[in-house]
Amino acid sequence: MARILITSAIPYINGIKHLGNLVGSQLPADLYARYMRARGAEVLFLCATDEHGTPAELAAAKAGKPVDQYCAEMWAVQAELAQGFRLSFDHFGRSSSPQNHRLTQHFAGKLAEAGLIREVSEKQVYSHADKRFLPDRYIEGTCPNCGYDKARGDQCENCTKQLDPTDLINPRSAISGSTDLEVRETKHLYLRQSAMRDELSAWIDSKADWPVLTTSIARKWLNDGDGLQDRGITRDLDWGIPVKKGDQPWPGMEGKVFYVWFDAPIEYIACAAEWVDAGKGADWERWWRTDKGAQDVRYVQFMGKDNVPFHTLSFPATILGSGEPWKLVDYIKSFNYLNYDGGQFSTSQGRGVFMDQALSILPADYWRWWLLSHAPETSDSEFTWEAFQQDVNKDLADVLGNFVSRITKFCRAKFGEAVPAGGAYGPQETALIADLQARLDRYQGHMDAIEIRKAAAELRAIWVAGNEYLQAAGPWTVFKDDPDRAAAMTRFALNLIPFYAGLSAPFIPDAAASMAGAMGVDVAWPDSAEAALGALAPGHAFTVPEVMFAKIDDDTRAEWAARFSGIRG
RNA sequence: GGGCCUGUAGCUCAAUGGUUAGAGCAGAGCGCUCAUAACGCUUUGGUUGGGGGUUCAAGUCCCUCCGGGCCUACCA
Repeated sequence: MARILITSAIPYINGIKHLGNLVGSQLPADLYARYMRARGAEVLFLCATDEHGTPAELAAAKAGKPVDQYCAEMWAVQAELAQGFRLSFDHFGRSSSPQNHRLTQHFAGKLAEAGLIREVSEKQVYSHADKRFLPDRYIEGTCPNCGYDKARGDQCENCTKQLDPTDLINPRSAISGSTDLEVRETKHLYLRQSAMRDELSAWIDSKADWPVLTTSIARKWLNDGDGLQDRGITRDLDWGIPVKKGDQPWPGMEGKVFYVWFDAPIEYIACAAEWVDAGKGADWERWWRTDKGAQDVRYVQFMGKDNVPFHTLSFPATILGSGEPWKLVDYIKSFNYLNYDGGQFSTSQGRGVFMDQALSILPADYWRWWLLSHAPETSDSEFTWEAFQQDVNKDLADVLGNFVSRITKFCRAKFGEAVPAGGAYGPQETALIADLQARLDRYQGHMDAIEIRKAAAELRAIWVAGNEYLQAAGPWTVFKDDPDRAAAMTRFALNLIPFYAGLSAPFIPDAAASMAGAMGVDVAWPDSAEAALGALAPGHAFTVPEVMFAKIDDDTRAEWAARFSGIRG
């Protein structure tokens, strides 16, 4: 049995994620996990919150809470929303877990043993008022180049020139506004990625089947300028994983923590340990250690394009550099951005629709279907309320929902609420079975390849085929002269419902469950179109389901568009 | 500035260098009456951003110009 390890980029703890975040990692990862499970693979699907770093500390301060409490609360919020969207994680962990502390410190120790860590003494801006070192972008001042007075320490947004914080005129803390700043000497650990450039480059070159988006970003970092640069993996912060060399102290690094991008991907591994410690699994190393059973695991990661450098270079450098037999990623599925009504979704500006808001107005299936069928796979894509309304009304209500409705109600009216006996499948049914088998093969091919939009289009075509059949067969007419033949047609069409439920479940799990439930069967992936479409025995009872997808009317759409047009308060 | 991605029908997107560039939606017409005024069939719609080049053959490869986007290493 195939074994698939799936991770979604771990969402940052700072606030509720918007639909762009969702469609860029967690949702497609869930689609794939559900599909692979349905196909009989053994799947471990992991996600977690990414809790460290300056923004988490600031968000906690803003909320007036200790950072650990803030993170715990936000984890609970995100976990509930993940549940609301039916994200089927085997475990939803936390990068602040003790398991991740231990493992991150372990990796650092191994990298030090391998000579891949060097200490760097550097100058950084310290804010007395904020009592913290400030990352470059948390320093504001006047741009020496263009005079813009809100230039950041890393770059001026006005003239786009790259800056060093010390270039700024009248620098101030972006957090407090304080100008009581000081340049201090501080010591940090750097991961010697440059020493691993050739190894990483060869590894990337071996991934000919990866999306262009993924490999081109990696190559850029490998080859640009002087090539792959060493990367600082520690920070002067309070909240984070204390710098240790394995379980030993790291002299000179007291009071410092690991950089969030060092410990966050390690959480993918630690999360598996959390999964076991939570009593959900027995052995996590068989998923992660190629010397302990993971040699036949296929590991697939999902992420937005901004995450690619860390997953193609930094994290692999950590794994390879450790010298230990950890599982490396086999396939990276990366996504572009989903835009919102002519601009970007923005967490910091509160622009767009956020996960909690989305669930407050419509069930998860609406969002899952629309977002996945418009996943930004090849370029940025755009959410508009008009398109959303039009697409979900047509696809879910008219094509799928109405199909289920029309055939179950027809059967109830003519034969009662049980699969009718009588008659036999003829050429029409045989032809459709062959057509559906071909479509099923294509659908599976797209899902195997994680071609999400193509898979969605094929699934939709499979739904349409049911309506085409009913129109061509016309059991309501045939019934008048040949009730047995009409019974066979009806039986055939009823059999399409469990077939659709199985195939649709990765996209719209709740609707799939209600379809299967109405037909009195479990959601199951079909072995073949022929077997599936003869599965319901004559006499098998069913119920006419409630309206599966209510339509979004124009007034409601307009109201939502207005409600979500501004900035979230 | 540099790098990468992208530009195809009104909209959203397809198309291993190989017939006449295809789907869905929207629009138009017809049909059906089982159904959530749903469904089905037919159909309108293209100088593939502009220009040049390579090739027997270019949406696809090369050059150039124009537009959009992302990244550019201390936000994550």
